[in-house]
Formats: sequence, structure tokens, C-alpha cells
Amino acid sequence: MDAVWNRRSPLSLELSVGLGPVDAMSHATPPNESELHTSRCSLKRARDTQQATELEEKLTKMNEEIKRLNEMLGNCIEENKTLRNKIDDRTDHFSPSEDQQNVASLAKRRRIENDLTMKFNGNYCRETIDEAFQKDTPTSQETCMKFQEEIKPKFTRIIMQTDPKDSSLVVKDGYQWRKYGQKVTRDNPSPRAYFKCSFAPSCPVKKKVQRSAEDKSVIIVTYEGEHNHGYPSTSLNENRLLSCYTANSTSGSTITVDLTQQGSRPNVETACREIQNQEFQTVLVKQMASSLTKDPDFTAALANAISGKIFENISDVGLE
DNA sequence: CGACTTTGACCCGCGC
DNA sequence: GCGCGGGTCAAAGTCG
Repeated sequence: MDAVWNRRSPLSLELSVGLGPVDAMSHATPPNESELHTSRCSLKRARDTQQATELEEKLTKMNEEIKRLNEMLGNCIEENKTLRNKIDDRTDHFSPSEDQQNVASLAKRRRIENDLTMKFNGNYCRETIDEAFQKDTPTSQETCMKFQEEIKPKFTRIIMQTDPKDSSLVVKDGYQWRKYGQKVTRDNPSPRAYFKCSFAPSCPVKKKVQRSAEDKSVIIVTYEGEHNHGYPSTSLNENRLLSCYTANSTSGSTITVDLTQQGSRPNVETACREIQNQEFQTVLVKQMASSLTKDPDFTAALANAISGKIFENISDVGLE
């Protein structure tokens, strides 16, 4: 604010008003008390007028910015509508032949099986596929969405790229874990470690950590269940990673994290950066955009926030 | 001394 | 019923 104030050029012109020319002043008698008071008042008026003009300009600019954002938001909503209509048109007009239906049916079943394998790490029964298969009709987008909601996964798999020299199976994810077992499995010479969340005695969450059979530098972490307590770590970075994990656990996706960038120990900061740089950010942006478009009060809230900031600035100037 | 890890034993579900 | 494999338990060991 000071920098802006110092750049005010018109001030010098107005200062001369009422005080007379500089030359004349140097030869004139010193001003008396009332003259000094008058000049101080006019100086203050000039400053106030200048401040008001600047604030008005700022307000106009911000209004324009809000208008522009509103237009952008409107365009996004329109675009979203158009795309949705296109998808609906395609699914409604699609009427495959019997053979095509059989092929599509087989493909659908395979897709459901793959999906369930990814989401439940193999822990699902045959009935689940059949049920999902019957529910999933090609024209019903609604059923698909409902189905996705119904089968909220309890497993989340995270694949981590670590330093190959680091043979430990310790993954710093912010929670406290107690190792309760280790086993060498048939399909992988690397041992699988079993951990339980030890932060809360009643917390049901478990995790399995195992190095990949193909690539020893890759660690596969499988989380099972949901924590029934808050995040134990106070570290901002670790909380960020945990937020990432929580957000993804509802979608049942596999997250890939590269932990080799800094040092030999798993680095949470790098992990978060990696998560944020990849598809994860896309999902996040989609979610944010979605929640914004759903919220009719968004513009009002934005305007409130900006005007609040403006009033804050005005009161700051007033205090000077 | 308490918390945590290690490791062999045990349990249980599944396929044959 | 039996064997196999994954998951869990619990006693012993280790560490700070």
C-alpha cells in the first residue's frame, strides 16, 4: 500500500493550491496558524479523494474479474451439458446385433471382473460379479453410478517407487503401525509384511507391504479398512499424503508414488508432489469444479470474500 | 521397562 | 479328508 501511495503524482499539483507559488512563498512572511490549518485540511482532502478514486478503480476491476469468472463458469456448465447430452445420445441410439451383444456381454463381464479385482484385491465372490453383471445395462448410466456407489471398496493399493538399495518395508504414511507378521508368499520371493494401525487400539485398519517380484525397487502397499480416528501426524506434508490416500480410497484406484527422488528414505514431500502432478490432480480439479458448479452461492461467496478484503484494505488505509 | 520386531506355530478357507 | 497357501497369534528377542 505504501508503494502505491508514494507513486501518487497528482498530489504535488494540489499541494500548491492555497499555498501559492514556491517562489512567492520564499519571499513571503511565514504562514500563521489558521493558514497552516487550512493547508493541512486541503492536503488531507486531497489524500482522501485520491484514495477513494483508487479504491473505486480497484472495485471496478474486481467487479470485471467477477463478471469474467461468472462467464467462464457459465461456459463450463454449458460445455458440461453439451458433452453429457452427446454421451446420452450415443448410449440411447446404440442397438447392437445379437452377436455384437454377446461379444459386448463377454467384454462387459471381463470388465466387471477386472474392476472388482482392482478394487477388492481379489477379495470378492462370484455372486458379486453376477449381481454386478445383471445390474449393469448398457443404456443405464444411472445403474452404473449406483453400482459404483454400492461397492465402495475397502481396499486401496498404493504402488511406490523406492530406492532399490533400501530393503526395508517401512512406509512412512503418517499413521502408527505395528508389525504383526511376515510371510514369504508363493508367487513372490520377497516377504510380505503385515501391519495393524496402532494409533487407536480399536482401529481396524491393516496394511500389507510387499516388494514387487519383477522390480525390487517397487513396493506394493495394500490398505484394508478405514481409520476410526483422526490423523495422528501434525506434519503438514504427511497430512497432505494422508488426504491423498483418503480421497483415493473411495474411488478404489491404484496410486503410484515415486519415493526415490530425495534421499534413500521414503520422502513424503516428494510423494505428495508426485501425487499432485499426476492424474490425481485431474480428479481433484474435477471434484472442485463439480462442487463449485453445484453451489449456487459460489459467486455470492466469492464476491463477499473480495468485498471483505476491500473493506479490510479501506480500514487499513483509514488507520494510517 | 515398555514398545516394537521377529519368527515359528497355528488357524482357516479353498481346491482337488 | 488332505494338502497348500495366506493370514494371524504370541513368545522371544531387540532397542532406546
